[in-house]
Amino acid sequence: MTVVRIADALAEKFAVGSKITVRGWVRTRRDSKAGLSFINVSDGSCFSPIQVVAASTLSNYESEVLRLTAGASVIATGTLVASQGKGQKVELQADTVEVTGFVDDPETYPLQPKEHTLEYLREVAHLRPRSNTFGAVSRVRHCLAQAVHRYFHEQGFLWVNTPIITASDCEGAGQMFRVSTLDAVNPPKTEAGGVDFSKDFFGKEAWLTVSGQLAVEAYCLALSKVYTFGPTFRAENSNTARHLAEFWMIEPEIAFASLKDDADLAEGFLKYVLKAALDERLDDLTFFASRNKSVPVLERVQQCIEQPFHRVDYTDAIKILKGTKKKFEFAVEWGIDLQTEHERFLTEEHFKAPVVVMNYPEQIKAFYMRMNDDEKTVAAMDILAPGIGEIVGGSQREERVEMLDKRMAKFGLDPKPYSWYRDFRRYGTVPHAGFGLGFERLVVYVCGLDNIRDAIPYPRTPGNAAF
RNA sequence: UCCGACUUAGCUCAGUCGGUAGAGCAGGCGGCUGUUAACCGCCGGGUCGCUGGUUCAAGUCCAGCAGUCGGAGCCA
Repeated sequence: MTVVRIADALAEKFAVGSKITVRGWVRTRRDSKAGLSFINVSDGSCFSPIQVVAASTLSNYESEVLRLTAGASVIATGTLVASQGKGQKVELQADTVEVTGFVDDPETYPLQPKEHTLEYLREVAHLRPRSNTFGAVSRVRHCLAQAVHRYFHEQGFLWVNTPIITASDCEGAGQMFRVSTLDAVNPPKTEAGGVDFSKDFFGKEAWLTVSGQLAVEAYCLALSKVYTFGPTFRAENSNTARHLAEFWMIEPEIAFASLKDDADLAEGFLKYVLKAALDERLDDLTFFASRNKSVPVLERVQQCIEQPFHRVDYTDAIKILKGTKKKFEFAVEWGIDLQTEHERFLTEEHFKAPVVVMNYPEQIKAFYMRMNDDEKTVAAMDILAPGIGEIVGGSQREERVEMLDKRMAKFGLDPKPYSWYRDFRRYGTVPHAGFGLGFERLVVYVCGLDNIRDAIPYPRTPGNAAF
């Protein structure tokens, strides 16, 4: 007896007539007085459940099969046969249906065979992977993650695991989560009366990382093409559909590279992983398309793969925004940071597609971004996507030590903790660039979700770390 | 954190002018059918988010609190 994935059984990787065993969880059961029951069983390997046909002649038919409800676990063995009914090509004519686990109190089983709201499913995050939606999200997420690693590997990148705990408080903007083993109620004090962090685990203050970029630059400037892909933490009190306190970020960094190389990399990368999702998870994407009528999920992904991304200089984007009749809440002037309403106009109304905005005013971007020759803009780029806004943020890094010093002074940064970062510019500096991509935002985009909390198994947000 | 909306059965929701609670789905029982989130009938199921106030009377009006959602800021 061969135990098979339901995906393989439905894809007819086994000939009709084969004896197979499937194992999974009951979605629905329908009884027929013709002397049989239809049990839809899912094992998560694909979107569709398999239809198990259980005849009333089974020894446990009355005692067990008729008691099966949504959520029960079963092992069914039988013959893969062509279906007599409509709706599926093949089904499993069961010789045995072994019940592994019934559902305790079926009336209160949280997942019923009906459409639940995503808000409700968040309250049962431990069971929501059994829902159609979250099963599909999980498969697409996995497919994208695999494609990320595959793309970089094929392009000759090395995956670098930068630290999750960091003692460097210079990782950039963003509130950080403290990592400490000190007694929070009665911490050791210094003579001045402050907390004595020299007695803490690392002998100094430590936090969870908000970005692996500065650390990965070191590896870039030795190994040429590198990337990080790991958890990232922001203690910002952000309560939106686009923010998580714990999320996964992808940060490639390339040596001997310009901003254009960076944008090319980001575009090629996005197209590759989107194509993987379309090729490998069409069943799930089709479901998302039918589920969310307001977003053309399939067309959007296809368009993204096939068409070159629009590229526009920040200065020209400002001209576009100033030239439209549309009224904005925030006035448009050269020098402002683009507001959500501006980004939405560019992606959703003007270009109706992802757009790369490049060369931002230096005062609104981070200190490490490379100063352009105009001395007014830096070599930064954001990729904005319809429906989610900023999906990629990147830049060419400032590789000239004098210019870096100037920028740090301008930002009022103490050069001391950055001395190691400065070393890269002293010892064989090269132009280099990179970007950051929020993995969950990518999942949101591909699946046409509305809320980033549905793009990660157990979302962490202000006031919520359940499960 | 700011602005707004919402919170009623296991789930999705209705509830009129303030007069002590309803439907569909799910569950149980029965019927029917190679069924497709099947269908038909019957039955069980409620601390109306919490606290306080107004009133003869509050799911309904008022206040505070909590949670959720939408928008904004911050960002990926």
